[in-house]
This record gives sequence, structure tokens and C-alpha cells, in this order.
Amino acid sequence: MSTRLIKGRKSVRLARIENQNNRQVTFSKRRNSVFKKANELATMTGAEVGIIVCPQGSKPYSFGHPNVNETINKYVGEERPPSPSSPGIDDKYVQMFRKANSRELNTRLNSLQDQLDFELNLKSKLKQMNKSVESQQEWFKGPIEKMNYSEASMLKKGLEDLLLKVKNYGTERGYGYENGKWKAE
Amino acid sequence: MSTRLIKGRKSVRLARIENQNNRQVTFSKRRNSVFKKANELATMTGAEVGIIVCPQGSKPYSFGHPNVNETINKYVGEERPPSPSSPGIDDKYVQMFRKANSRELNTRLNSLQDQLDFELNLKSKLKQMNKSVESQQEWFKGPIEKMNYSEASMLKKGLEDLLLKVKNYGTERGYGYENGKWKAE
DNA sequence: GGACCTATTTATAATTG
DNA sequence: TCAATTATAAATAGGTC
Repeated sequence: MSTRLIKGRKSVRLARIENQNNRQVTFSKRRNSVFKKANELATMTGAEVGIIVCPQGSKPYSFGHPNVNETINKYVGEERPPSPSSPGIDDKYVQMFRKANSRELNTRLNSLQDQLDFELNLKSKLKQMNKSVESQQEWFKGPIEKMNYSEASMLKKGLEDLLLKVKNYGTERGYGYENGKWKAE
Repeated sequence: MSTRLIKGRKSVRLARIENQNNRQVTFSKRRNSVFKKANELATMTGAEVGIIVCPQGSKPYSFGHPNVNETINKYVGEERPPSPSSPGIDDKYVQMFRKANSRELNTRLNSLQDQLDFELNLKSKLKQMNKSVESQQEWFKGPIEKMNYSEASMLKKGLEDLLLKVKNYGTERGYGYENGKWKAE
């Protein structure tokens, strides 16, 4: 805090980052960026996308829309059972289990998607509201200052209801919402 | 020449592009952009990357760094035995895909969450609320990070309803927000 | 690791040729 | 259809906490 150093982006050259820490940070940031861009591509154009990223000496990451395997199958051009050649002997059952599990989770994902689509109308209104007001303070302050009593009461009641709901959140296991992201188990 | 119309980038909705021509143009541009980003990621961090993109009603496109395409084909499995050139790499990618698949759905959940955030600006809304309503910062901020989906959904709906009410404000009397504080009746 | 900030660089939607 | 332009929106490197 004592020193105010120069921030902001600097031009970057397309070369391997030698510093290990910087490389790791860049990997995480850019990996998410690529996935995000891929998600936009798939959503906006309806294309199927599958991505595999394998950092050196760490666990692989993937992105799939709707999922990697089907995208690969399309790429190859045919549906086929699990290959007997490269995987292990019991791979068949592993695949079956994995696919069944994927189906179930995909159902949940699809319902999520449906909810998202269903809510698009309301959300677009919110976006319009957002764009019309630049300042963070103004966003809330402006309209509320001009509310009448009944509207203010509704707001208050709504906030109270929300408070109760939020405070009494359950202890459901499995997927959860943490730090702005949904996490498995 | 005589007319100077407004060009420039507009904000973009994360939704399917209905116009076929625009969709096609966007697909080509963004596909190349994703590949470019992936190449930067691979080059700068040394990670291995494979991407497959299947547009609707057209042939697939792929990107690989260094040589993922062949490996993907091997993973899906041709009937004939794999090329004797690189069996070790084949196994490596089989493992890679298998492990990656388990993370894939979670990744897509996060992508969906990004989409929700984009449409609703939920997090920024919450931040704004926190800043505007200092006295109620804690009850809102704390539990939200631990919410499960249905509760987050309720919160979203509640916010939407509230905002719709707030949007259509009247001008009667003094309940509201002044000098950074909520004025209770 | 993650969240947030900011000066810049990039990406890109709409448009023109 | 494709390449260039351009005004903006978005991404992001480097930093702080």
C-alpha cells in the first residue's frame, strides 16, 4: 500500500513463460478464458464443442458442450461401443457406469438450462436497468428514493422473506454453491 | 461516404443467434478465436490442448497442440489395432480423457453459472446491495456463499420481483434510502 | 489459490467496399 | 461471399489484499 506501482496490462509475447508461478497463474486464467469462449461459441452458434487441456504434471481439465465424448463421436463420424483395444478389460462397465452417470447429471444440467431460458425475459429487463444507470450507488438509490409507501413496503417485505429463506438454507449435500461457482461434492 | 453511421462492437447476449447468416459469420470468427486462444495457452504454459468443434450440419473442425487429433481418433477406437508409432502416447490420452470426463460436467455447471451471472448480473447486484445497505451486509453476503441451487434460484426470483417493483416507482412519501442508510418507517 | 483492481491490449459486431 | 474498418466491449498481465 505504501508504494503505488504501475498496474495494468502489458503486451505479451507468444512464448513460454519461464517463471513457474507466473506460468501457473496464466494457465488458470487463460484456461478458464478458453472454456468461457468455447461456451459462448457453442451457445451462440449451436455447435458442439469438446476441449481437453492437460497441463504439465497435473490433472487434466475438460470442457464439453454438451459433452466431450459425443463431440468426439461426431468428429469420428459414428457411434460405437467402447473400444476393446486400448482400454482395460473391465473398461466396458466403466464406460457404462460413466455414461449412465453422465446421463443423470446431464438431465439436471438440462433442467438448469431450461430454467435459464425461462428466465431470460426477466433478466433482459434487469440488464436494461443496469445499462441505464452507471453508478453503483445510483442503481439502488435512484429508484428507491422515489418509491411510494406501498412499494417500499413490498420491498421491505420481500427483503425480509429473502432473509428468512437465505438464513434457513438447508444442508443438502452434493452440488453446492461456493464463491460464485457450483461445485460437485 | 456522406453518412457516418455508428459502427463498433455492441454488447452481446449470450444466447443463440437466430439469424442464420450472422450465426455462420460468428461461428467462423469465434471458432478461430478459440483456436487462437488455445494455441496461446498451449504455447505460453506448455499444456497440451485438443479441441473439436462440430457446427450443426457441417463437418467438424479441430485444433491440437501438439498432435491431439490422431490421439482422439485412437481413443474413440478404430477396429484395427492402433498405429505402432506411439502406443505410449495413446495410453496417456486415454487416461486423460477418462479423467477429464469426470470433471467435465462440473465445468459445464460453472459455464452455466457464468451464463446466469451474465444474464442476471447476480453477483454485481449483490455487491451493489452490500455497498448500498451497509448495515445488512453480513446477513446477505455470508449465507449466499453457501447457498444451494434452489435457494439461489429463489433469491434470483425474489430479486427479480423486487426489481420489477422498484422499477415502477411512484412519488409519495418518505420511506427509502438516504445518505447510505435505509430509512425504516 | 481466490477475489478484486486497473491500465492496456485484444476481440469483435456492425458496417462498408 | 470475403476483407477491411472502426467503435466499443471484453480480456487480461501485473499487482494488492
